Amino acid sequence: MPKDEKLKSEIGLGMLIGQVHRLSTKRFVQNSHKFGLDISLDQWLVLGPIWKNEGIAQKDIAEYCGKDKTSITKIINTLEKKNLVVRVADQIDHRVKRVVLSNKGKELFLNALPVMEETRDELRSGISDKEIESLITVLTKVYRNLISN
Amino acid sequence: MPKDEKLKSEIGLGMLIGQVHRLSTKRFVQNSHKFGLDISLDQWLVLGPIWKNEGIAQKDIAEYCGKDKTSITKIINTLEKKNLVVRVADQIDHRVKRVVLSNKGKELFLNALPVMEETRDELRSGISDKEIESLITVLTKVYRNLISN
DNA sequence: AATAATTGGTTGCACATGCAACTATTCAAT
DNA sequence: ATTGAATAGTTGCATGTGCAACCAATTATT
Repeated sequence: MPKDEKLKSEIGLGMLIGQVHRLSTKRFVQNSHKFGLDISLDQWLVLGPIWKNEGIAQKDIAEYCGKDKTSITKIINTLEKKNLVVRVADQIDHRVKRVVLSNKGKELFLNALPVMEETRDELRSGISDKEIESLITVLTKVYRNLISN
Repeated sequence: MPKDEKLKSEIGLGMLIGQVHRLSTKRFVQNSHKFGLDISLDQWLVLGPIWKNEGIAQKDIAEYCGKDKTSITKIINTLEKKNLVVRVADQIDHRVKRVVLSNKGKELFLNALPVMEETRDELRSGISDKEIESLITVLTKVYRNLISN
């Protein structure tokens, strides 16, 4: 394969992943507005583990979301500004901060479920389950290649 | 499929794409450092169309890269700060700015090709061409679902 | 017990992105 | 020709990300 071809195809995959990522986060936000909500995909993603695990430590949220701890710090800052979550210092280990949902946060999380579903359906429209499955399979392999630092 | 299952699998695909995207851009930067270079994936992506089309207008770069024009403005700002490109006002249409590579920019672009190749190889390690092909096929379908605004 | 290493979290800096509002220029329509 | 779109680019604001440096608290070492 000539260098130029290789270059083009590579830009192809890299750019494709970038596009899909950016467009999906964008679409999620648009859909949230359609439902009268105002929440970003990443904010919703961070709410998830807090919903499932009341009082989870930030470090565990980071691991769950596969994000850097600094990202988590900042996202939780904005969630706190929006009064969706509260930070509570752990009484035993004074380093860790436990995060809990406010009532507003719980409400928003539930209201955002349809947003997620709609976005999901739009993404997968006209694509068979088998194809999605193979997509996830291969993408997971790529992912594994990348986490092994 | 119970709501909880659907939720989990959806987070799965969305998060997977996000992870792969972030990890690949990260890996590209790390590899560029290994080669003694200092360039981000997006900066390199923007250099591409300028390389192929000397004096391309910013709007065409945006289209080529699938990025917003504001993003292009800002990336070109940093490329200009690094003395990799120069903006030249079009003599006929005074709205458009044409971007050209400096010698330093050309040099960097060529030197970054091995970085791209290495990153590509790491990404695809242990994955067959057939799988990559199917990945691209399905991802392209998702992409098409998303651009149709 | 005192020192050293580790861990959880925050902060500052640089970069990337979308959106809305804005300037300046060109093009269209009457 | 003048007024009214449309176009190219920039700027400001909010959000998200990585990295390095940092603080404070906790463990390990000796």
